[in-house]
Amino acid sequence: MTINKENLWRANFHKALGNPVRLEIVDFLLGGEQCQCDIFPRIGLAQSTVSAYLTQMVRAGVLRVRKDGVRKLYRISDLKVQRLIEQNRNLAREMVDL
Amino acid sequence: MTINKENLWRANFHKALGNPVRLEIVDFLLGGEQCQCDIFPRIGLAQSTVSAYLTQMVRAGVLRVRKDGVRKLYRISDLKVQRLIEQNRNLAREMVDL
DNA sequence: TTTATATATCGCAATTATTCGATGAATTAA
DNA sequence: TTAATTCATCGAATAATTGCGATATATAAA
Repeated sequence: MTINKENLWRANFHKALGNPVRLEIVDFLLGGEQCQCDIFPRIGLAQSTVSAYLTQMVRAGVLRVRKDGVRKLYRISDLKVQRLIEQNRNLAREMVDL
Repeated sequence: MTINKENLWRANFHKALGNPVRLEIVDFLLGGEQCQCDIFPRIGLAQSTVSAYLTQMVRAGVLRVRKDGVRKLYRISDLKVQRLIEQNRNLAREMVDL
């Protein structure tokens, strides 16, 4: 069983997006950079939970952080990631019959 | 917390790809349609495990099956899915060892 | 019909994910 | 300095995932 470093990265990336709450966060960030303090009330889960999710997505390469005083601003890490997210979203729109 | 049907589909799709063994299977299928009997020895996990993984990926819209006698032939469900898989793989190539 | 092959499903144990509240640390405001 | 804000981390409870072997089912071959 060839479990190389690349496939671990890929799996981890998909795992980070494999949760509806984290997708909600990601969708919010498609609208632009936001601080954790604005993200977690919007999401409606505990601050500790959202904090851990954001950290996970940063480690997975989905998001990027920068500090701004006490706050931490999160955004989609880059354009390729954004495109991948949007393609998946479009796929879902096609597949789900409303 | 707005957990709509679309985001559940998206999460499920990513979840299906969020595992290095399942990515191994998917990579094998990028080379063309294969039956389960050829997939599971290549992967090196139990037949029951691979069977469940394949079913999961079909339900998630990643794969497609068709019957051929006793066998079941699996392939990547469509071109959009294939492109998404390849983009993620290219991303990993860039990100790993940098 | 009996046997062999291909796949599905069940129950189980081990690991990982989800989510919380409590608390800690850092920074800014009063 | 004290108080308030923002974020991280810990421990705990519950749920989900991972992977196996055993077994069931369906089809094909003998």
